[in-house]
Parts: sequence; structure tokens; C-alpha cells
Amino acid sequence: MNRSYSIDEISRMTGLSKYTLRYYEKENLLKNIARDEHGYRKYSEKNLEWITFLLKVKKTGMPINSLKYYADLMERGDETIPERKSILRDHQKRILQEKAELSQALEVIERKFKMYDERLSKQREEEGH
Amino acid sequence: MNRSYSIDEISRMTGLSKYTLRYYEKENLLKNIARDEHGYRKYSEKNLEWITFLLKVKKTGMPINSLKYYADLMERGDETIPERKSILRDHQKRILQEKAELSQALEVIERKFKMYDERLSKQREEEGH
DNA sequence: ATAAATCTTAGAGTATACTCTAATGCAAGA
DNA sequence: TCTTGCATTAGAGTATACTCTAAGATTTAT
Repeated sequence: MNRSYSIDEISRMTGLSKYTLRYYEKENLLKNIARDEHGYRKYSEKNLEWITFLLKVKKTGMPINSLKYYADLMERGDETIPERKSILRDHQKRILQEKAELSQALEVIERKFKMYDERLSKQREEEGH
Repeated sequence: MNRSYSIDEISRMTGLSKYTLRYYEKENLLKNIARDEHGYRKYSEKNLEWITFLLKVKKTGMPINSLKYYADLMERGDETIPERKSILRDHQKRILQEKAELSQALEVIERKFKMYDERLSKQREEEGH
């Protein structure tokens, strides 16, 4: 099972437009995409896995530039693993900070809800008298 | 204590540049900012509170347009509280989704770490023999 | 007195990440 | 055969959110 996927299949599977897939390739975020005898892109399982990983990380705020750098490291082989780990560790930290930020925002919103509910019930009281 | 703050003080307190503070005002995200006798902005505590709230929410992904709409609702008075609550509820949902996204990303990154560590220890084994 | 801070409007510039068009051409399916 | 899908390059357009400049004017601080 060494199956490959067309750009349209990958587009549907990842939610990225074909434009974006070609753009990522041009920007060197996606490398080593095979071609069939007519020059059509043939994405491998490995390609798909990388895209999936990339999207997960990108969605959590890693900019394309950093991902490009990471992709370059991957291409350079296993001796770059320590540096890749270090990039991921940094991103991990940012994710944790971001989670803290989100929790704080949830608290702030909860407080607003309470404030609004108090105001609304006061209004109803006044109407009742 | 009805103290007010200059644009420079607010800038330092919020981390927003003066440009951005003026820009937010122009975009109607910030309203009812008083002026002194020379036309200088005098931010009230209320203004500051709103900016703080706005920033917390903005940092968690609410676009300026939505915040502008929210600010408009605030201006229209208490009868818009239900709609404001609904906006905040929607944003709350997005934050929870985002938190889930972040947790998933953390897992993915953890998996990568393990993969890398295995590869590195295999390398060391091979060197050992 | 001089430098630094404030104000205004209008608009240009920057950064990121797409998104699409144009023009051209090959290939496969109904 | 005709439509649809794929390919290319180069560049324009969109959206968001700033960020800064210019030019002129007043005010405040050293």
C-alpha cells in the first residue's frame, strides 16, 4: 500500500485549497512531492503526514517562516533533530502561554456574564415595583 | 479619585502604541474619550477597563470588526445586553475549541519528541557497536 | 529657548497569508 | 469533441491589523 493522492484529494482531505497547496510548495513548506508521467502531483502518505503535522502546528500560531525553516532542517537529515526539538520546545511554551491566555479570557468573559445578569435582574426588580 | 491618563500613560500601561490607540479610536473601538482644555486625550478608568477587556478578548482571536460591533452595542445601552451576551457566548465556544486545538497540538508535539528521541537513541546504539 | 509631547487629516507602507487571474498547454473521461 | 482537471509563471488583489509619515499647530518640560 504505497498509495498516492492527487492535489484534489489532498485538498479535500486537508481543507487547504489547491492554490494554497501550490503556494506552500512554492514557499518550500512542502518538499519532495512526486509527479506522475504527465507532471501531475502525486502526494505520498509521508507528504500527507507532514501536511497534517504542519497544519496542526500552524493552527496554533507557528508562522509559515518558522515552518519553512523547520522543513529545511528535516531535509538536512537527522543531525538537525536537536535543533528541531528545540524549535518544538519553544513552540510548546508558546502554546502553554496561549492556553493560559485563553483561560484568563474565559474568566474575564464569565465575569462579564455575571455583571450583565446582575444588571438584568436589577432591571426586572425595578419593573416589578 | 477620578484620575485620568494621558495617551502616553495608556500606551505604557496597555502595551499598545499611541498610533494604535488613535487608530482604535478612529475605528470606533474606543469611544467617549475625554479631552483636556488643549484637546489632549484624557482616558478615564472606564476607558482603561474597556481597553483591558478588549485586549483580553482580541488576544484570543476576536477580530476588530466584532469588537467594534460590540462597542456599538455598549453605546446603545442596557437593552443590548442580551445580544452582547450572545456574542460573548459565541466567543466562549471559539475559545474552548481553540483550547482543544492547542491540547491536540501539544500531543502531536509530544509524539514528535518521542519519535526523535527514539531515533537519536538508535543512532547512539549503532555508534556503540 | 529648545526639545519633546500633544493634536489633526489623509494617505502610504508593512507584514502575513493567502486567493485568484491570465495565458498557455497537455491529458483523461463522457 | 468538449469539458474538466492538471500543469506553469508572474503578478495582481484581498483581508487584517497595524505603523508610520507629512505638515502644520500648540503645549509642556528642561
